[in-house]
Amino acid sequence: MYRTHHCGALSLEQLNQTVTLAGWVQKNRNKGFIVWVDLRDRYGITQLVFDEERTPKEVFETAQGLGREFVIQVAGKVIERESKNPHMATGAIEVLVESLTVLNSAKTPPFTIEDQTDGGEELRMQYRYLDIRRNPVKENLLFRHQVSMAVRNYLSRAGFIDVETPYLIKSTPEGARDFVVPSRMNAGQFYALPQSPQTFKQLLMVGGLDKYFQIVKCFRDEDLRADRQPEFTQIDCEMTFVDQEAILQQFEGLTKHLLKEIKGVEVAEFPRMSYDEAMKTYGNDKPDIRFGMRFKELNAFAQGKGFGVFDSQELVVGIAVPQAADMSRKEIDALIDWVKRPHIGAKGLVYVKCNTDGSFKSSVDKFFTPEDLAEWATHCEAEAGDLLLILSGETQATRTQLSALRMELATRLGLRDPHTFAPLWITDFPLLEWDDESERYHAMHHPFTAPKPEDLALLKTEPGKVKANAYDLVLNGNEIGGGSIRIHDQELQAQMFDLLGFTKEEAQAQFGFLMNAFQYGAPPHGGIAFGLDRLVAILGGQETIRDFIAFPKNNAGRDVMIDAPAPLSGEQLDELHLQTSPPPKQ
RNA sequence: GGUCUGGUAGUUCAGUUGGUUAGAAUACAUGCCUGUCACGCAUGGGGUCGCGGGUUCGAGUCCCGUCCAGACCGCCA
Repeated sequence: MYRTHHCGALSLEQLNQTVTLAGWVQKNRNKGFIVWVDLRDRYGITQLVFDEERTPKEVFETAQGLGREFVIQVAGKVIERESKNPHMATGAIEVLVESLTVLNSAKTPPFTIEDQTDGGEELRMQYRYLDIRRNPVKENLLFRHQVSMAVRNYLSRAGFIDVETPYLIKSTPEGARDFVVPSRMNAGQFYALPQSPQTFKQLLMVGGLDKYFQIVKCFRDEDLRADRQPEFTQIDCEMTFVDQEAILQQFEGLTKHLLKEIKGVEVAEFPRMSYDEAMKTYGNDKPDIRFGMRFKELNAFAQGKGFGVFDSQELVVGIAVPQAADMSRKEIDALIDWVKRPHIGAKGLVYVKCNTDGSFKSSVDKFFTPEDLAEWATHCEAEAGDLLLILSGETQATRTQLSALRMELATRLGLRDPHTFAPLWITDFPLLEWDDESERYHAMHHPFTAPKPEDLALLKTEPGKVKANAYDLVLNGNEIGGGSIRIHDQELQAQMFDLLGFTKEEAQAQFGFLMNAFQYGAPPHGGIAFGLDRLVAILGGQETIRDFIAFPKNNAGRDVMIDAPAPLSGEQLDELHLQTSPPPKQ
């Protein structure tokens, strides 16, 4: 038996008991006459004590030589400390060691195994197994486990069944780039890894399973971000004989359950907002509604008064920044520079200080009267002491810019409290999006999303105006889930593929299996998928999902620990029919 | 594909206007230390200043290229 207790288990209750512990050496404090060793495992730290008088000589000498991260096993008696440590769970006791076995020695780790490590990101990833020994990483993984179990329990109780779908599937032209896997047995042919189990879960509905879920890896070969990994985990769900309302109710229930179970937070009914309204009021389809600063359009008040910058523009729009009128000239100039940075792309920024004495001071005093400014302030619902910030330009671009500014200001003003949770449903997404580059419509959600029945007629005449039966769940400015009612009619599905520029033959080749299935009694169905990594990170109050993934990839999609991807041997390439021989000249 | 930031001791970083032998903290090693728990004290070892080229009497510092890392834009149905 390696141990009788964990390193977080002992207290005065076990006084004078003989115990056996095993773990890693966190710290060796050698005072000469006495040696303390902090022994660590997943559950905590227990202080071991060795001294010249009470410890056998050999054991004492071995103890003096213990280095960081040695794996040891000790047996000894639980004794009360002479000087207790109130900051430690086990701070009242220590174990007076009688026997010591070094189970494994360890090289000095390249960074300190402590909550506040001296290790940088890259080093921690390279030695991720050491990083995982640290409390913050270990606790994040435990936290993820709790969330994932809460999801499983909730959905299972609600009648959903967990079904595994294949990872080796077929590449499709829609959506993100696929990761592909060469087939050895089928020369020159490739599997693709799923971007989502979308079509399979629909086929499970055709198969009559009624309610399906899966916590499943998905793969997308696109560039990474702090909140994006090439392989990520979805909570994938689908239901039969449901309308949008039933799905929103079901998964609002799941989200409330998680907030309650995991965070102890009770949230009232989730607000809902149409896509159009979100774009108009927040410039964004995933608004963070933990704070205000809603967009107010000022065209009617600010145009036609001789200020050329505003007059010629499609949109003049502002936000009221709470209690920021005392911002210095220097700070405002810095903000102006910020919005003019290339990746924000604004030409400039107009400000109006709504002073607490009722006066106004703006960068456009030459063009507008105090009455004009007062009118703006009223329209923007600004209070005394607020700062109005106004952008103008082409509608879409200006909204995007102001949205970026709103988020930046909220961050600076500390309005994005990670312990406040503000969920929001976004509904009524457009079905299609025009893509200038390929000169065709793209599905905004995916090609299986059902149009709103009342817009069906528009499909033939003005496809761009058709709204979809699609919805996103937004939490604190992050899209944590998205789904739709699916098309279950073969004709309509064929029409969608036609709109997306597929020929009949291409549609049949790519998605024939689905359209065939629809001819054998496909029930109405719909579903949703949540990004588990992101959900866990947000519930955990953090920004980067990497901290909640045991073995994440870096910025360039590499695993720096195992050093993947890597070249294959010529032999393997041959087997996979991938050997690069120069193509024959034609 | 693009923009920005960074790369100096095992690690995290400082290094001024281009100028003597490149520093600090921490980690590591050795010794001392009668209750430590971020232990303390003393001593010591430790550097391809990412790589290549250029400017210069002289480059960690300036210029060009390149590699690596991170954030972001594009991309991500």
